[in-house]
Amino acid sequence: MGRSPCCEKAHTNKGAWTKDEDQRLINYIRAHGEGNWRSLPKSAGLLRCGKSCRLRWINYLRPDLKRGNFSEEEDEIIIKLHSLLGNRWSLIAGRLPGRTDNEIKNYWNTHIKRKLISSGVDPQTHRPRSSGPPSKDNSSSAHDSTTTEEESCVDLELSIGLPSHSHSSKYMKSASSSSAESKSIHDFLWPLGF
DNA sequence: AAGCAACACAACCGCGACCCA
DNA sequence: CTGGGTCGCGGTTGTGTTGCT
Repeated sequence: MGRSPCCEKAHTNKGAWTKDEDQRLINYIRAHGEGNWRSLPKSAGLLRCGKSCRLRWINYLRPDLKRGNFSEEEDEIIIKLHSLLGNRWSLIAGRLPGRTDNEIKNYWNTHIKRKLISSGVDPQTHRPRSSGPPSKDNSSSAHDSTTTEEESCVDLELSIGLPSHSHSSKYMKSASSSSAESKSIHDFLWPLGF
């Protein structure tokens, strides 16, 4: 449909940010606050697309970011939240102060996913992986009589009306921006300490 | 020491939702 | 009500780093 590009690509830098660009962005946001990303680059004297500025600020420059390795506790929280929320990284990030959705997404894809797979757990369903090819009917997956934590999470998820994460991730966008659902998730997670 | 592969993470892209004239 | 502009999100890619042979 010819959606107009978010910025004039011919006049924008791409790739890694320089220290000077970082500093300009920090200075500008300190002075004027976040928001209006579209016009920010011009106002701040940056040859960057607004989206790029927003991403850089949120994922790297924000003063409240907690850099460094994820703790074991954070690992567990991410796994639990992922089992409940699926790939809604922004919601998961909202439960981990100082962490960003991008950071969590990367961490999930590079560390946790592998960790779960190596321990025999399907990272998408959080259920034990069967040795054969993945079947569509995962009710038949190898379950013993013990109730796993993942299982109880899924039960809880169903009980609070969250959509199954086997659905397309696209639905999540509306869900993540739905304040009503966010609230219900919040209400659900809060007592659990999230 | 050099070459290669695997890993880690920053950044980009495209899409859908939201907002407002 | 509608359409354009903007924002935010998740998926994906690109590149630097580290480890291994």
